[in-house]
Parts: sequence; structure tokens; C-alpha cells
Amino acid sequence: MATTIKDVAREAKVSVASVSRALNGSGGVTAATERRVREVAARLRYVPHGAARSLITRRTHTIGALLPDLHGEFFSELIRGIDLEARARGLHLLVSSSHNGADDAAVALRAMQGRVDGIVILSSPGVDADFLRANLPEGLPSVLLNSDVQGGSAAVLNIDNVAGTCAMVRHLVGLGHADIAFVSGPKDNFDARQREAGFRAAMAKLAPKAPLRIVAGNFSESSGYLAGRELLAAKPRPQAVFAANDMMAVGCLQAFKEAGLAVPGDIALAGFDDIPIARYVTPPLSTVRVRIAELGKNAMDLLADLMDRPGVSAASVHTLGCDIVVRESCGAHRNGGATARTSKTTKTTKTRPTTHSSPR
Amino acid sequence: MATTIKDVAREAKVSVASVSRALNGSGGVTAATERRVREVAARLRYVPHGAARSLITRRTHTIGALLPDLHGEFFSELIRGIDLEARARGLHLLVSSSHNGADDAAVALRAMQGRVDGIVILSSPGVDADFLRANLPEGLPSVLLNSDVQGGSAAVLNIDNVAGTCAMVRHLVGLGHADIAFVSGPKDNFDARQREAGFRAAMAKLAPKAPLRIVAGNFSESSGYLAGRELLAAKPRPQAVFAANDMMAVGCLQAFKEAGLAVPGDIALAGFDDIPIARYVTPPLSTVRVRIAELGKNAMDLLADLMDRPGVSAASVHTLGCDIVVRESCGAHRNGGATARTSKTTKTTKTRPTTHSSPR
DNA sequence: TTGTAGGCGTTATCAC
DNA sequence: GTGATAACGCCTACAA
Repeated sequence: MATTIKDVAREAKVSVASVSRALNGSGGVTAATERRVREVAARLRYVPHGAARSLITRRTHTIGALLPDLHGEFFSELIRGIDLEARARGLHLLVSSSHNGADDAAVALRAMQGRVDGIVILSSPGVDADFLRANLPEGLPSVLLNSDVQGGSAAVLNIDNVAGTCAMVRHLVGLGHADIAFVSGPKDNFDARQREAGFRAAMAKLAPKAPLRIVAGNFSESSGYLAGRELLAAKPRPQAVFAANDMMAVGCLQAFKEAGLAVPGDIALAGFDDIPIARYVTPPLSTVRVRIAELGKNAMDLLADLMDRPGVSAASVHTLGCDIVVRESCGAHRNGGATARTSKTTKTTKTRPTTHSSPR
Repeated sequence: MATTIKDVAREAKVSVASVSRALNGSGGVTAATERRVREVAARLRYVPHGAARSLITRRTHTIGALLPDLHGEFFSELIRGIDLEARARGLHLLVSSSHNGADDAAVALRAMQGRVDGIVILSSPGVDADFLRANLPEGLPSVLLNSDVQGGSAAVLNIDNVAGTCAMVRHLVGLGHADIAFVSGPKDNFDARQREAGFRAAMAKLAPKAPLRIVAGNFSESSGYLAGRELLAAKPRPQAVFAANDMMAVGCLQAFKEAGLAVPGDIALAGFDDIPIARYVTPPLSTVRVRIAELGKNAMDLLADLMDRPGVSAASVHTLGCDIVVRESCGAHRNGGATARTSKTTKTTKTRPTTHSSPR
């Protein structure tokens, strides 16, 4: 149906080999031949068949992205970051999101065999060390995102959750809010676990006398709302609430508003992620900024490195630092709530990104 | 490097043909043979090479998505909707976003040759009828999203921008706001053009005596902010402002707040798209809801239909209706601004979805 | 410089 | 039921 290299060869009165050479610029063809071939190819609207080419070339110029069924800005920004960098490198992106559970992920992973040169895997429940050992094709360059799997044949890239959490606790304590309650995320989420651990460590160091208050959430807005109500009912109300992600902070905010409390006047509030919504709620939310698109870009960079030197099992662990962005929800600014626009450029405190390679 | 069908055949002491039959359940093999082959395949962790298989099968079980370099919720939701439905059909998704201009899109389109069974194209400047005629592989099932290209070999799926705009104008006029100013989107965007045309038509019909006020924007928040300031300076201030998308409405809101105006007390405000931020802004934004994920799903459904009957040039035009969602920014509710949560479920007015097929 | 031919990994078509 | 073998479309030695 579609035109093949043979059609072009026949029409240009040369062999298929010459067509290939002319079109791929491999040299070894007369300028005249090349011109004629290109002319015919254009006229016939010939486009090489990707599958056929990659069968012999052993390269697909495509990378895969395996993602759990998540939605919202994190997904969007991550894909965007990966795709942007992939495109800059002339690579395409085969995404497989919206899968639930290990079985589903395994099927998706198998289907990528022979269609990708490398793969980025965002960790999710069920996708652990055993899963990867069993399902990750040997020798396929791969980068694990936000994962606690280590020592495998893949590179690992994580957010610096601990440092980010610590920076926010320091900020809150510095503002005089030592009695901080933490709203945690789902137990089966790696970032959520790290953020809670970071909170515990930071409190032990920065506010050792304050009670350790942690209420369970699951990263959803409604769980944040419930947590907010629970905290309002606590005997001494906490001075500040630090939610493990922004959506839960937004839920808390809702609960506080309903109760007639002023934020930050009566209670301070902080989140984690810096999703776009954080800027638009009233008051604008102070939060730990995760540069998600950059996370995607770095993952792609890491993967490209792995793809450049095949066979070398370059297991390594990398960490992307995160800032805190101070808006109004913790009481740092007292210049009125109407200037949300100017709060877009605010003081940020960077945690230093670290790279720890462990060749094996 | 990776294990192939030959390795399995040798190990199981059968021919490659039998391995293929056993693993694909094509029948024609003893139960014993099948069991042995499966056992060996599992032990060797054999996974068929996708490219090789699709070379002979003529099927990739993959669909492509060609998107402009857009970010934010529209992108995210669309991909999600497509992917969800694709996955339900056992199809994979090759995305190519973040490209600017026709040349870039052409390269992306070529690269999909032989890697996809069908393609969804979100229209963007430069991707017009001529572009598609020149770059769209003949016979490749394709669905055009938000496009004014018609009569080609592709199915077209659009948002019902005109009906949506009209419904919102009716809502505003019904509230007593006849003097409505419209903030338009970029001229090279199809949706933006349709929304402006819809506004003109609606005003001519529903508020013929009101002055027609249209100020230019480009879908960005900052352009909305500028438009908002411009409208505040107008001699008789408009009673309502209807922005062609939500981000511009958010920009307007900012301008109004800075000027000390109350929304909706002093001026009503409406948007288009119903991105998540619309709910979280103060006051919550009344807007025209576009069910983006459903748009993606419908596109995938349409594409699947086309893929089922190859060769049949089923050019058709489909329209996805949209609701208006009434929150607080137009003054419909007067039950206090604190109950944003309940405003999530609100009165919606549906425009009827229409499907107009034109077989040729 | 050009053409011929072999092979990439798989499925499909034959014989047996 | 099973096994050779010919495609699928392309690239790349090797030969001319």
C-alpha cells in the first residue's frame, strides 16, 4: 500500500542500496544520483518504514515512559520535561501511563520490548526491586524516578524530599511556629515516606521540645480537608500545618476557612510540590518547590548517558534539590493579600543537589 | 543480546514456527508442546521483538498523538483521556508534543511512519489542510482535533465552542449583564476564532442593543491581566467580562482585585475551559466546561472505528458539546463565598452534542 | 560509484 | 501437529 524503498528504486532506475545510501547521506553516491533519488522520493512521498529500519539498525530513536495512573500537574510537567529533552536529542516518546498494579505495568513493559532504546520508570506501588528484576529486559538502559530501588542495573533519580522538608520546618520554626502538625501521604508512596521521615528528623533537630503531631492523609484534597478538621479539634491547636503535598494543603485551607480561621493569622499553612494552584489560592501557599519538568529533563539526560555506553551497568543514585518558595500562608509577608502577583518572585532557599555514584 | 524466538526454539527442541504458534495461541500445537514452549520462554524471559513482529503483522498496536508545545491541564487531560481509552483497547501511545511550527510537526509525522496504526492530531498554527495533504501518509487512519480542516480523509472532532459561548452569554444576560466585554484569544487558534465568532453571534441575538466590545488577548494569564486593566479604563465600565479561556479570566481577576473592584459585586467575570484552577480562585470562576479527557476518549473511539475498516475514507465531522458551570464570579449565587466546596456540584446547562457525517 | 545478496526477528504458507 | 521457508522493508558488507 504505502510506497517502499523498492518503489523509489524502480522509479529512479537505481538499486535499493543506492536509494538507501542517497537518502541516509551515507556517501558513496553521485551528486546526480542523490538528487534524482531525493526528487523521486519526495514525489512519491516516500517515508522509510520505522519498524523495518529499527529491526536492522537496532535503534528505535524512541524512549519509553512507564507511569502509574496519576493525573494533574505532576504528570503533565514530568512528561513535558522528558519530551522536551528527548526531542532536543531527536528521540521520540512512547508513554504508558494509566496502569494500576504490577501486572498491568508488566504487560506495558513487555510491550516496549523492541520499540524503545531506553526507558524511564516512575515508581509506583508494586514496581519494586523484585518486579524490575523479573520484568526489566536485561541490557535495556533505564532510569528509575522517585524510587527506593537501588543496586540494580538502573540509574535512580530522586527528589531531595528530606532536605526540602527540613528547609520548610526551619522556615516555620524561624517564624515562631514550633508546634507544627504534619499531614502525611500514602504509606505506599516513596516520596510520602521520605517526606514524613524528613519531617521527623527535622523536628527532632529544630524543635525537639514540640510535640510530634502527624495525621494521616493520602495526597488527595479531601484527605487534606479531613486532616484539617481533625487538627482544628485538637486540644492545643497547632501553630502551623505542613502538608506532605499541595493538594492536601488546599484541603486544609478549605477546612480552616470554613471554621472561620484566618491563614496565616490564626494558623500557618505549608505544602509541598508547588503545583500551579498553590499560587492561585487565597492566601497564596508557601510550599516546597519541586522542579518537575527539570526532573524529567534530568531523567532523560541520565538515560541518554546510559544509552551512549551500552553494556556498562552504571548503577547510580542522583538527587534533585528543591527550594522553598515563601508566599503568604505562613505569615512571612504582611503586605496585604492583594499582591499575589508579586509573590511569584520570592525568596527561595536552595538545598544542594547531590550526585552519588556507586559503580559496581 | 536479548533472547529471540530462535533461542526458545532451540531450548524447547522445536521449530521457531511452533514457538510462534504456541505463544500466540494460534492453535495447531499439542498441549504438551505449548506447555513446554511457555515454560522455556518464561525461563529465558523471552519477549517478542515488537518491531520485527509489526513488520510482518502490519500492525503496531500503537497510536500516535501529535501535539503542539502546550502545557498545563489541557495537555495533561487530553493525553490522559486518549491513553485511558487506548489502554482499554490494548493500544499504546506514541506522543510527539513540544514541537513548534509546521516543519517540526512534519518531521514528527514522518517519524511515525511504520510505528503507529493511526494518529490523533491536535491542530496548531501551520498544521492546516495543505500541511496534512503533504505530510499525512495516505491510508493512515487519523483524527483531527479542534481543526477547521474538513473534507480530507480524516475524521474531525471539535469542541462546540459556539454553543458554549452562547450558553454563557445567555447566562450573563439572564443575570442582567447585557453589557459584556469579550477577551479574545490568539487569531491563529481555531478554538479562539470560534469562540469569538460565537460571542458575536450570541450578542447579536441576545443583546442586540449592547455595544460590542472585544479586546485582544492571547490565552495567557498576563494578556488577560492587561485586557482587564484596559477594560477598567473604558468609559462606561462593562457589566461583565467574558474571557475566551480561564487563564485570561484569572488575569482579569487579578486586575480587578488590584483596582479594588469586587467580583461579582462590581463586575461579573466568566471564563472558558474549566481548568482546575477555576475552582480554587476567589471567587470561584463560572466558566464553560470542556470535558477534555472525554474529548481524548472520543478521539480514540473515532480513531478505532477508522482503524477497523481500512481503506474506507470516512471523512466526518463530530462535535463535543459543553456545559456551563455556574460558580460565583457572575453573581448567580449569593450564599457567601466560603462554601466553594459545595459549588463543585452546580447547575450545568448542556449543549447538545451533534454528529454530522459526510461520507464521500 | 553501483548492484547483489544476506540478514535483522517475526509470522504465514506451505509441504510433510 | 510440525518444520522448513518465504516474506515484511530496510541497511550494509561484499563484489563488480
